[in-house]
Parts: sequence; C-alpha cells; structure tokens
Amino acid sequence: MDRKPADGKRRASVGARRSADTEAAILEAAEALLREGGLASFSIEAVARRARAGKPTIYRWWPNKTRLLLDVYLRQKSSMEAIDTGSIEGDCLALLEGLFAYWKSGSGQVFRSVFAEAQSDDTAAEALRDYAADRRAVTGQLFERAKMRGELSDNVDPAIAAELIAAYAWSRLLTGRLDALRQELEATVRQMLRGVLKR
Amino acid sequence: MDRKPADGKRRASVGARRSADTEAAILEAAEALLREGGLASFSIEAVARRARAGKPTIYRWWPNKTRLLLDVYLRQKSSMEAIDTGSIEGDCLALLEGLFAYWKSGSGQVFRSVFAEAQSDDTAAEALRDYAADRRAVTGQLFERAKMRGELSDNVDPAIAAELIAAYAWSRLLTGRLDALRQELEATVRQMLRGVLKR
DNA sequence: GCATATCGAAACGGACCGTTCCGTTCAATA
DNA sequence: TATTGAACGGAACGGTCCGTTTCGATATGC
Repeated sequence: MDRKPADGKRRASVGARRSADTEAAILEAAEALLREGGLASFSIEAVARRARAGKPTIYRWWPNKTRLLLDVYLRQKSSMEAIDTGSIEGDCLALLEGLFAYWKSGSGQVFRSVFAEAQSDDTAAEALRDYAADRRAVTGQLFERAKMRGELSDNVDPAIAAELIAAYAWSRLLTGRLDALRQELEATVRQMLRGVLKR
Repeated sequence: MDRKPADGKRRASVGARRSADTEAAILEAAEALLREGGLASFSIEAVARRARAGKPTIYRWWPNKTRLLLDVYLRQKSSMEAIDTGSIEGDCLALLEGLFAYWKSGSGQVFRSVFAEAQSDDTAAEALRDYAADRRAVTGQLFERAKMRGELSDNVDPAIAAELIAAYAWSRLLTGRLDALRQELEATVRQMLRGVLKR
C-alpha cells in the first residue's frame, strides 16, 4: 500500500491520458448550446448528448455546471482590437458599438448567462467581479490616455468613468436593448462626457 | 345539460371563493424564501411547504414559477418617498443611498432574482423592460425639475441621465458591490453630473 | 502481460416542475 | 336546510436535470 510518491503528487503518466478531442467537443457543445438557446437550454445532459460524451467524463474535468459555464465564458477570445480614435468621444463610441456588435453576434447570450448564474452562485459572482474589475482597468486606459492628451479635467477619476460606461453597456445587454441607434449612442456618450450641469 | 348561460360566462359565485389567507401565505412564503436564500432556494415545492399550501393551489392561480416570482417582485412597495433635496447633486446622492439601503435590507435579492430570470425567460424580460422604462420616467423627473430650476444645460436629455444613473445602481447590485462608501458615491455623482471633459 | 487511467453507456437517488386524482371543506342558492 | 360547485391540501405521477456510481471497453506506460 501507499504506492504513491511521498510528496503526494500523482504519477505523471501511466494509463490513458485526457482526450483533447473530447475536451474540445465538450467545450464547443457547451458554447453552441449557450449561444443558441441561452442558459435555459444549457444542461450537462444536453452538453453530453451534443458532444457525444458521457456525463462522468464532464464531471471528471469540471466540478459542476457553473464551472463549465465559466470556462466557456472565459475561453471566448475578446477579439476586441485596441481602440484609439484620437478623441475620447470617438473611443467611447467605438467601444460601445464594438461591444454591442460582439454581443449581438451570439456572445451576448453567454455573458447574460454568466450574469444570471452570478445572482445565485458565489463562484460565478466572484468570477464576474474579477472580470468586471479587469474590464474597468482596460477601459480606464482610454480615459488615462485622454487625460494625458489634456482632453479631460485634471480631477477626473478614470476608474469611475470606466465603471459608468460599462454599467451602461451591461444594463443595455441585460435588459435586451442592444438595438440602440448610432444617433442614440452619440447622444448618450456626449452627455456622459460633458455632464449635465450648466457651465 | 348545457346549464351554463348562453354567453358562456361562468356563474359569478357558487361555491367556495379564493382564500385570501392562502394567497397571502403563498406570497409571503415566496417573498421570505427569496429574501433569505435568493433564487436558489425559491422553488414551488418550497413555497408550498412553507405556506402549508398544496402545489395545485399555487398552480391554480399562478401559471408558472416565473409569474409567481414577478408577482412577489411587483408587490413590493417601493416605499421610496419622494426625493427633493433642492439640488440635482443632492437628489442623485439621496437616490443612490436610498436605493442601496433598500436593496441591502433584503429586497436586493428579489430584484437580483428577477434580473437572473429575465436572462432566459421572455415574460420576465418584458416585465423588467417595462419596469425599467417606468423607473427611467420617475428618475427623469428629478432632472426635469433641475432643468426647470436652471441647474442643467438646455440640451440635456433627462431620460439619458436617468438611464445612466439607473445603470450604475443596477451594475452595483448585480455584481454584489453595494458597499460603496459615501465618499465614493459623492465622487461618482459629481463626475456623472459634471462630466469629464475639460471646460 | 499487467497495472493504470480514460472513455461512453447505463443506471441511480434526489430535487424539482407542472399535472392529475382524491377526499374534504366552504359558501351561495334553491 | 339540502344541494351544488368551487377551492382546498395531500399524494402521486411522468418528466427533466444534477451529480454519482458501476460497468465494460479501450488506450497507455512499465
């Protein structure tokens, strides 16, 4: 007995190894189900059927349904190329238009599912908080740059600005209102940047 | 046979009528479950157990779980007294602080559950859109009033302003970040109202 | 060959949804 | 007051899903 190494680590490679094909098939099936039917049609059983995999195989590599959902979500390449239009107004518009188009292409369903899951699952909530903080940092750079250019007031907090624009985009996604006209987006961005107070 | 009236309408009142006690017990049990454990612990079976009611009784009056959730949600008294501090900055601060305190008192779990449900259920999504539009109208009045007072620029759109502040509050709720310090809220409101552009 | 590890298929217990049946209770009416 | 129809709670149902267990088959390293 006790044939394991003293350090407790499993031996590296005896026996069959994890099938990369199966892993890919599971992730692709899960993503497809989410994009097509959202969280309602996303179940481990449906993923297994579609991937021609066994449920135990899924549970061998993912501890539960939420983790699989998060894996699909985090695996999505942002594919958001760097934004730099030269003005903060142009940057914000490009950000929102790019985001809305990306979400409308199917990824919105995945993101919405993560949001839904995060309302009752702690691990999903934590993952979403981490992701949101990361996005705030990235978007904040747009405002940092604009500040460097002298476009913004000196006492502006880029993190707050990034949070406001992200909150707007998310609320549009989560209430199913991504069909904003260009003109509407322009008015919103302009008011967000200029504020409302009389000057 | 054919003892029903020719117009097909049911007779108004023969037999027992809907028990107001039972209806109240069901709604109270449902609300309590949502406030205590969120959407995860909200099931028709649990509601029936807690309300000492039969499942068929619930399904007799509510077509499905989502409608019962929405009924609990819409029955919550907003209890939000009218806001009028004299300045738009004070109004926005009072709005956010009141909202956060209200949500922290337990109602936040109910609202979060509606948001989660709305990500995969169309009737919940529609109800949420309607509610959001209503809130935009109410909050927009704060900005209308400020405009009347001459506090705001003439070309400000109160609806956009209301949408931005609601989006900020919701994103805080949905990502579990209601613990904003007073100072943080003040900075956010100030930046939202003044904008970020150099003037 | 033999031990180990993976795989898919099938089945399981448990929870829940939404429905059906049953016997009881309640209230309007004849 | 007796009758009648409607609402009630309890029990059970078929179905779906979660997460687990068992099984036989297959792939890999010693």
